Amino acid sequence: MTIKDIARLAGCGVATVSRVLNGQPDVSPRTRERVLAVVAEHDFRPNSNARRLKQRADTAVPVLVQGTQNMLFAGLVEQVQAHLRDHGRQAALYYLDEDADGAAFAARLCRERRPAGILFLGGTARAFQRSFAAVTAPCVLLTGSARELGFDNLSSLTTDDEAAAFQAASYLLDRGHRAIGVLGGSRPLTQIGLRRLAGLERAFGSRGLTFDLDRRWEPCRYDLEGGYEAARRLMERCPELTALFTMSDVTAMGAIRALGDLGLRVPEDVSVMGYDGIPMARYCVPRLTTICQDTGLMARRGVELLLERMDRGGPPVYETAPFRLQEGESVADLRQSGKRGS
Amino acid sequence: MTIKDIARLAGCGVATVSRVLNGQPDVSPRTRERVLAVVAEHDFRPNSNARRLKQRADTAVPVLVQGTQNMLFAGLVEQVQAHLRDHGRQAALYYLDEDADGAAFAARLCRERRPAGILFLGGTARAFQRSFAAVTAPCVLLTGSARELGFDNLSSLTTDDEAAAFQAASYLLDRGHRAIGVLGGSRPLTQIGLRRLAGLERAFGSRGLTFDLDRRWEPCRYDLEGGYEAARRLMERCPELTALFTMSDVTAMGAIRALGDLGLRVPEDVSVMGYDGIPMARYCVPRLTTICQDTGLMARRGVELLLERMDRGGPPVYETAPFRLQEGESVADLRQSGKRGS
DNA sequence: CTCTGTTCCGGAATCGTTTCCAGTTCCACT
DNA sequence: AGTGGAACTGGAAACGATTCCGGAACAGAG
Repeated sequence: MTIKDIARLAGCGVATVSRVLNGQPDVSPRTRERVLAVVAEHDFRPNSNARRLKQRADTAVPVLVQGTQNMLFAGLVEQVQAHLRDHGRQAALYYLDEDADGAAFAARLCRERRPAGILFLGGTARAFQRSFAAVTAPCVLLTGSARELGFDNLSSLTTDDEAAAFQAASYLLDRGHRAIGVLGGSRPLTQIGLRRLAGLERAFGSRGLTFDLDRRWEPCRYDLEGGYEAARRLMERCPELTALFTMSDVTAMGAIRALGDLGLRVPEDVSVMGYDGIPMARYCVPRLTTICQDTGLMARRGVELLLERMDRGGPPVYETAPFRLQEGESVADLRQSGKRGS
Repeated sequence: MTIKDIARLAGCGVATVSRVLNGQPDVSPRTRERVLAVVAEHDFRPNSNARRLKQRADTAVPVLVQGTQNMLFAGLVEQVQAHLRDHGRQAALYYLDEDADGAAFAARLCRERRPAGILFLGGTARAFQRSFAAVTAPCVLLTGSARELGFDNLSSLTTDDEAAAFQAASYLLDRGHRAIGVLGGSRPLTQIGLRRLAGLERAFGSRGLTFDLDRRWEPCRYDLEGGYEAARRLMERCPELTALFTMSDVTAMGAIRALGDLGLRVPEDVSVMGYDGIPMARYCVPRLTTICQDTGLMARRGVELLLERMDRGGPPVYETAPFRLQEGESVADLRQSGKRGS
C-alpha cells in the first residue's frame, strides 16, 4: 500500500495525495476529502524512510542522555519527548555510557541520520567537543553551559549554578556549619563544577571564611555508587566535617548510605545538601534539603531554543534557569542543637 | 557526498562501492582496497534513509518503555541498548506515559517506520492488545507475560512471578508476620498481578492461612507517589498490618515514606518487602529486602529472542527468568523482637 | 584456436516519497 | 466573448542507496 495506490483509488495523481497528506494548500476541498476518505479506509501511513530520503533530513530530533542512573534526566527526557511531540516532532533517544565508545557510536549515528538538530541532556562539554565538534546542525545542551566553548552551533540552558551553590552554601553556613565537604564533579573540573565551587567560595568569602578545596572537595560520579565511595573517602580524610554539599541528589543518597554505614546519623551527626530536586528527594529517608532545578522550564525552553534555531538559524544562545532551595530534613541547625561545632 | 561520488573517485561503478560497503563477495581485493581508501579518506557514511527505503525495513528496533520513573527499566534500557548495538542494531527508545495518547502515538510511529521487530519493556498486555494488535512483526515483552494472550507475534520473558511472590510471602510468614498487606497492580488485575497474588496465596495456603484480598490488597501505580498514596490508604484501612509486600522497589520507597509520615518505623513497626532489586534498594534507608529480577539476563535473552525471530521466524516463545531474594534491613523478625503480633 | 565457466564489474531499475513545472479549469472582470 | 489570474492537478524528476542482470576478462580444457 503506497501513495500510488491511494492515488489510483482516489482517482487523482500522487502529487495531490502527497499534498493532502502534508496539509499543503492548492487542493480543492472535494479532492482533499476524497483522498482522506481513502487514506482512512485503508489506514494508510506514508513510508517515513522514503519521506526522509526525499526531504534530506530526519525530522526526529536525537536526544543524547548522559547515563541512565541519574533520575534528573529521567524527568527531563519525559518532558522533552512530550514537548517535541507537541511540535509535531519525535525524540530519538540515546543513552551514552561513560566510555568513549558510546559517544563515538552516537556520533556516527548522527552522521548517518543527518538530523537537523541535536539535544544533549547533561554530559560534559568536553565530551561534546571530542565527538560532535564536526556537527554543523544546531545543538542545545541542557544542564550544562557552553558559553565558554564558543561553538557556533551549541546553545545551552543551565541552572544558575553559581548562585545556586552560593545559596546552598549560605544555607549551611547560616546554620552554623563551617567544616563543609563537597562531593561531585570530576578532575579536572568542568565548567559546571567550576561555577558551583565558585558560588561556594563566594559564600565562604562573604563571611570572611575560606574553603579548603584540596582537602574538602572529592570528585565523584553522578550515581549511587559514586556518591557512596566518594563520601567514604572524604569522611575518612576529613572526619571533622559536619556537612556535605553534594552535586546531585542521587549522589547525596549514596553519601547518606555511606554515612549510615560509618555509624553517622543524618542530619544529627552530618548534614547533607543535595542538588537537582528529583522526585525521590521528597520521599527518601531523610527527605533531602536540595536545590531544585526547574526541569519543566528547561525541557520546554530547551526544545524551543532548538526548534527556533533549526527553523530560523541565528547564533547560539546561553540562558540560565531559575532554581529553588527546597527544605527537607537532611540538614541540621547547629545553632540550636549545639552539637559538634568545628 | 554520495555513493556515486565515491564510485567516481575510486574509478568504479556504484554497484561495486555498495558491495564493498556491505562486505559482499564478488569484488577483487585490489578494487575493494581502493574503494575503502576513498571511503576512509572522505569519512563517508552511506545515507541510512536511502538504505532503509531500498531494503524496505528499518534496522533500528523500537523499544517501548512504560514510564520514566521506574528505575528497573532504566537499567534494562541501558543493557538492551548495549546488546542491540553488539548485534549491529540500534535501539529506538520511546517512553509511553500512562495515557492512551502515548501508546497511540507510538503505534502510529511503528507503522510508519516499518520496523522488523519491537521490544516492550513493561506495560500491560492489555495496552499492547489495544494499540499493537495489528503489528505483524515479531515482538518481545520483558517483565510481563504474554502466554495467556496467544498473539502469534508476541513473545515474552518474565520473572517467575508466582514463585517469587511465594518466596517473598514465605519469607514474611516465616518471620512471624501474619497481617500482611499488598501494594501494587491495577484493578482489574493484570496477568502479572494475578500470578504474584497467586504465589502469595499459595504461601498462605501452605501454612493453612488465607489472604484477605479484598481488604488487604491495594492497587497502585508503579512510582513514588503511587506507593505513598496507596500505603496511606491501606494503613488507614488496616492499621493492624505488620508487613507490606510491594510490587516494586520504587513503590516500596514511597510506602516507607508514607509509613514514616504516619509515625511508623520500618522495620520496627512495619516491615516492607520490595520487588525488582534496583540499585537504589541497596542504598536507601533502610536497605530494602527485595526480590531481585535478573535484568542482565532479561536484557540479553530478550534481545536474542527478538533477533532470532526477526531473522528466522517461528512461533512466539514464553520464558521465565530466575530471581533471587536479597536481604536488606526492611523486614523485621517478629519471633525475636516479639513486637506487635497479630 | 575455440569453447566453457568463473570471477569481477557497471548500467539501470527500483524502493516510496516530495516537489518542480507545465498544463488545465474556472471564475471575475472588462 | 475575451482575457488575466488564481486555483488546482498530475506527470516526471529527483533523493541515495541496493540489486538484478548482462557483459567483459581471463583461465583452463579440448
